[in-house]
Amino acid sequence: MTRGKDVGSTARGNAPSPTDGRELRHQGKRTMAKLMDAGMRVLAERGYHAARVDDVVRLAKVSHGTFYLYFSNKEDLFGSLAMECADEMTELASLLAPVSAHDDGIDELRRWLAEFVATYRKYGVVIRAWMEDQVTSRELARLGKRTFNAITHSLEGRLRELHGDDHDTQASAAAMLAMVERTTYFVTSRGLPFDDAEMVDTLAKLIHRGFFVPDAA
Amino acid sequence: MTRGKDVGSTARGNAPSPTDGRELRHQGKRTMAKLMDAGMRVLAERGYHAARVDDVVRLAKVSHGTFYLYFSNKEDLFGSLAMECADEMTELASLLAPVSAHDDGIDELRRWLAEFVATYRKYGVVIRAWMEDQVTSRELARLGKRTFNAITHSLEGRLRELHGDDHDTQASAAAMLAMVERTTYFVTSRGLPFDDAEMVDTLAKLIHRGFFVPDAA
Amino acid sequence: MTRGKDVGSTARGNAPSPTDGRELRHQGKRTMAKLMDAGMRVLAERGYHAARVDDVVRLAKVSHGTFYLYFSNKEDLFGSLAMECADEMTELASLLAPVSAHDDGIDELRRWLAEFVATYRKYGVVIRAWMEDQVTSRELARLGKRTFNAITHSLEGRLRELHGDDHDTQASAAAMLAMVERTTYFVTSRGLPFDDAEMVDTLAKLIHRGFFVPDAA
Amino acid sequence: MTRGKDVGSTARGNAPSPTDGRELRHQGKRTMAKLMDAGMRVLAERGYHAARVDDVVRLAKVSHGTFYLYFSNKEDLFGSLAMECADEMTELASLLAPVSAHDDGIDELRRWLAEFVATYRKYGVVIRAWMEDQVTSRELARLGKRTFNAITHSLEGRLRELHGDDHDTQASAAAMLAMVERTTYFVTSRGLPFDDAEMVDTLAKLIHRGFFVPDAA
DNA sequence: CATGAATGAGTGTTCATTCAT
DNA sequence: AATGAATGAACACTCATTCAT
Repeated sequence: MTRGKDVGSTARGNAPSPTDGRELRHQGKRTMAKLMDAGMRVLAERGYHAARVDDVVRLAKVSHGTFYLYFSNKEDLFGSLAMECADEMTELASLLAPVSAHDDGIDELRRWLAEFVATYRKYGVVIRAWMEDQVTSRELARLGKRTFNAITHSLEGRLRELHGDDHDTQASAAAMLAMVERTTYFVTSRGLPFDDAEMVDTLAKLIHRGFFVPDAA
Repeated sequence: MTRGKDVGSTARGNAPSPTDGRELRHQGKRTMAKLMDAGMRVLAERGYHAARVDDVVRLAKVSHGTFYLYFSNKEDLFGSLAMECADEMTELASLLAPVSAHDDGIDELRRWLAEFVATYRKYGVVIRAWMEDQVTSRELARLGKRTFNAITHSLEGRLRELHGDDHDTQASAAAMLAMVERTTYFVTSRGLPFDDAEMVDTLAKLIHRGFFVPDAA
Repeated sequence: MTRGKDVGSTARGNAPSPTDGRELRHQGKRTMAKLMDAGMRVLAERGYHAARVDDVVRLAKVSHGTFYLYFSNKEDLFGSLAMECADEMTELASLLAPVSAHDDGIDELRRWLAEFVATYRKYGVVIRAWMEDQVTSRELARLGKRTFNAITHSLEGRLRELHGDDHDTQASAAAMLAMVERTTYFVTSRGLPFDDAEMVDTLAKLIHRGFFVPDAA
Repeated sequence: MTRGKDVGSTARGNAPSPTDGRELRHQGKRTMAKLMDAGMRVLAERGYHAARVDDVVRLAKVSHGTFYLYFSNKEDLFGSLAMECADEMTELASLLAPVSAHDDGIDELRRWLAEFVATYRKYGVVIRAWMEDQVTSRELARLGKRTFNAITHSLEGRLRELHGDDHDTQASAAAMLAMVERTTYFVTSRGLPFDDAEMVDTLAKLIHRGFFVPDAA
């Protein structure tokens, strides 16, 4: 994925982005990337609301003024990060193959969850900001909703392949995503004593049994 | 539960609370209660970080000065709320009876989840602040961790009754709580098209099958 | 005239004024007056656009924070000054008695012009800001327009008493006001070598002859 | 008039102009002209204080760097515009022929006023900046004063031809100019419902009767 | 001759907290 | 016990000007 904002001022608040109408040269792109990296790090360290422009520019080693050469405001930066994230997450949604009720279904889940965790390690802060409704901007919230819908739909599809419509697939998918996201969050952010593999394995099994095995009846 | 801070300055930051060591008269208690109610409401409306002391005092119809007569600072107020919450949550933890692998296990889960949702409706903001690591204060975070451990331990106990130690009960309990909390959050906070009963029912079934039914194998 | 904002947030931009819903005590009123005085002085010294909140608070010897306890922003302060000014100016408009074509018409003009100059000495900066379209706020500009219309209408009335509608009374009134305002501005602000009396006298005569004497024809 | 700065750093602040002492080639002159045109337009649209270098360079389609290749700073640009304006205005001053007390005096006034209005349409912003003391630079203010003196002297001369020194010709001339300038400003800048011809006609008559007709006595 | 990039001092505004009455 | 008033550090954002290429 190319880093950078390839869209206009949509989905990032109303102030047009300073870079909207102009081409960036080498150095410009580098600075922009530095700022986005710094933004991600600051977001991770201090959280969405406590993130200060000052922290970002200090980390990126550019001046205050420079920041506003690339982003119209704080929200614009976070919006750009969110759009990167949305792209990867949406692609992730499409990567879940059908999950069989047999044990190889667990393998597929394991594979996908591993991808999810990797993405989460990269964009966790953004995902959290969405999951936790910390985003105030209309556009940004909308983008988050769209992104999550993509994943939920994908999960629903897999559920429906097995159960048809007799289960409440929508609620199940939501609950499944909730569990996956939070657990990932706990394991990646807090010092929970599981490693990624362990967590992925446990989750895969739980999900498989809870959601993808037909009722014993 | 008696409203009010019955403990010293532990678990609420370092500044001693203005009310530590003095008895409150009738009016004092009333004012304190007004402030805590207002605090809860503001927390719910604006979220942890956006909550302003100004909002609280305006809602409670007291002056800024009065606020600091009862709480040493903003965090102290939230700490007090957190302690109320911790009490109820800890009690909640003890309320989960053994969950059988048969269908009446679902009933017990349903009952307990209904309690959980009720508590969440009341203290959701505080619980979220814990779950989402919005709490900066050491003490407050510790309190949250203790509270969640209480619940997790309770869940682990029920799991162990069924599976012994062959499953990863700790990870399972964490995942279960994660799922329950987030789903409740989504349903109570966002406009998800499920009512409480529906959600509780779906969750109860999912949890039962996923966590409390022994492997078919 | 009582100093202070006796109206709601109309005519001063959209942010509601911090004092809108509360009664000010003695000290509060004093501070507000200090701020308005300082505002006037800063406006006079530096002009509308160059006026800094910092200058105002330094002159008023209050902190930055205090400023925003009384005015929602810079514009709000200037808006308050403008409303004071608008009141006095509108009253001034009503004070011009009929101007006869004989020499005693000059006396009436002289009297009124003296009042005008006095008001100008007090509110010149505000009046200038209006005359010179320095005001960006919709509401403030509207207020200015209304105020000037009051004066122009008054002048038109006097003209029409003499000439009926055969002259272009509207344009004449506008030209007359233009002349009076600018001349007053030059004399009060720059070091022109006329004193008030001299200027008033000359203006009265010029206006009388130019506008209030019927065509010799 | 040749566009360009034909003088040294006098009258434009102290920083020497980047183009002082070097000859401009064809392209250089073109860029400079583009900048001055843009400067004029920006000045007209946003006013003296709100005029941003950024607006100018964007309109002129050159880079920020280029701007400082031709002007030592913002003020230097405006200074250059002011000097163009001063030239035209000074010439305008010399164009007022004697004004007779008879009706053909009105014709001469009408002619001259039409010229004035034309000049104002072109350089109004600069003239306003002078009239309204928006100019902070010593030199620029001095230039304005000189320019206005030229016109005032011309007017005084015409007045003295008729009245000798018995009237206060100096104050009269100042008042006359004040009236003319402001009225022109109002008509050209605001949406007053007069066209140029109408205004010129009214002004000519007013001025003639007010200033150039001897006392009826 | 021209440009895109970078700078940093300056400015308006917010808000938790303290103070005098 | 309560209040209105005051504070000042912190923060987002602007813009004239300089610099490296």
